[in-house]
Amino acid sequence: MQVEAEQPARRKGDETARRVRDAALKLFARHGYAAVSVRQIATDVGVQPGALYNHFPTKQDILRDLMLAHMADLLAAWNKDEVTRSPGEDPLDAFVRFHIRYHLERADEVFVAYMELRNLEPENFAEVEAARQQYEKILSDLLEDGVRAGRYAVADPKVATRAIIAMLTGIPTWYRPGRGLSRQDIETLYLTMVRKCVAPETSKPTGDG
Amino acid sequence: MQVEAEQPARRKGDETARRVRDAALKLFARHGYAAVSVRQIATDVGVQPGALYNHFPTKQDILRDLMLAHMADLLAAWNKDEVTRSPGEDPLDAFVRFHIRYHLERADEVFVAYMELRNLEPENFAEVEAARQQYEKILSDLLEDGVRAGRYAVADPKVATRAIIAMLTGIPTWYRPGRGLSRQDIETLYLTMVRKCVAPETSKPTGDG
DNA sequence: CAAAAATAAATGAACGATCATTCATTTTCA
DNA sequence: TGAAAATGAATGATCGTTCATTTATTTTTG
Repeated sequence: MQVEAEQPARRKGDETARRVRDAALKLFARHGYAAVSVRQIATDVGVQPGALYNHFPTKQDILRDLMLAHMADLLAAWNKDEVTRSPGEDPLDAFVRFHIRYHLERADEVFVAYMELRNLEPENFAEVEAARQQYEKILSDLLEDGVRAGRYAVADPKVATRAIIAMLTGIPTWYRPGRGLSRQDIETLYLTMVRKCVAPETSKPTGDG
Repeated sequence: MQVEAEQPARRKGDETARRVRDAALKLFARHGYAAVSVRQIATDVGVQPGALYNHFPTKQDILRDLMLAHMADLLAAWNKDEVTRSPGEDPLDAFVRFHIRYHLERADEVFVAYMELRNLEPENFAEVEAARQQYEKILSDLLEDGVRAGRYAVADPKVATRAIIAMLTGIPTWYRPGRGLSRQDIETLYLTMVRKCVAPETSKPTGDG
C-alpha cells in the first residue's frame, strides 16, 4: 500500500540520494559539518543510518558532493547568464547582479561552500578551490579589461576582486528577503557602491583631515 | 553587577587558563569548534583532559570566553584609538585603518568570532551579538553623520556598513603579510575603495548598459 | 621562620553517550 | 527472479565530563 503518492517513473534510488543531499545541506548550513551526525541526516531523510551508505561512501563524500555541485552550478549559471544577457550591458553590472541573485537564491549552498572549506580532505579541497579561483577570475579578468579600456580605475584588480566578492557574498549573512528591503533594493544599493568603488573619475578626497 | 570583592590575587592557575585559551584559539581557528576535542586542547596545553575543568566548566565556556574577550578587546581598542588619534582625521579613514590593522593583528580571534557564532548556546550568542552590533553601530553612526554633513553619500548607511565591514573583514581570509603586498599597501588600496564607495560626488554612470 | 592546615591543580582512570561505519538479513520493486 | 535499497543490530573509537586521589602551592598558625 502506498503511503504517499510518488512518481513511479523516477528511480527511487536517485530520489533518496537527492533527499540526503537536501537534508545534509540544510543541517550543514545550520550547524556545521562537524556538528552534524550521520544519524541526524538519516533521521531527516526518514531512514536508518546504514541506508545512507547505499548512496554515499562516507559522510565526507556528502560534503564533497554538495560543494563540487555548488561550484559547478555557479559556473554553469554564469555561463548561461553570459549568453542570455543583453549585449550592451556593462560586464561588471552584469556580474554584480548575477552574483547577488544567485547567492540569495542559493543561500545554504553558498554558506556551506564557504564555511566548510576547512572540513574538506586535501584532495577535495583542491578541487573546490580550483573552481573558486575560476569564479574569481571571471571578475578579475572583467576588471582588468575595464581598466585597460578606461571604464574602471582600480589600483589592484586582484584585490578589488576579493573586496567586491567579500562585500557581495556577505549579503546572505544578514539580509532576509521579505522584510524591509526588496531584492531589487539590495541590487541597486550594491550596484551603486560597486560602481563607485571602481569608478574611473574619483570624487575629490574628503580633504578635511 | 556581581560582588566579587575578594580577588584571590594572581596565581599560577591563571597561567594554565591562558595556555588553554591560546591552544583552543589556534585549534578552533584551524579546525572549528565542533571538530576540536577537549583532548586535543589538553594535549596542546600539555596536561590531562580533566585538568581543563579546573579552569573552565565546559568546552562551551572556553569558546564563550574567547569570543566575549575578543569583542570586548575590539571595542576597547577602538575607544583607545579614538582618543589617541589626531583630531583632524576623517572618521571613516580612521575606522578603516583601525579595522584593517586590528583584524590583521588578531586574525585567529576574528576568524573564530565569525565562524563559530552558530556553535554558541543561545544566551552566549546573544551577548556576542550585542557586542557585534555595538561595533557595527560605530561605523553606521559615523556614516550617518558624514551623510548629514555632506561628506559622504550613501543611500542606506546600514547596508553600507554591512558592505564595508564584510569587505574589510574578508582581508585576513586571503592576505598573508610578508609576501607580495605590505600591510600599508592593503590599507591604501582598501581606503581608496571605501572612500570612493561612499564619495559624495559620484562619477557619472558607465552609461553603456 | 617553620610546621600544619587549607586550598588549588593535575593525574589517571573511568563514565555513559554518541560517533562513522559495517554487514547479514529482509524488503522493495522493476 | 534478481538487483538495489533499507533494516536493525553491531563494531571499535572517540566524545565531553566526572571523580577519587595525588601533588603542588598558599595561608594560617605556634
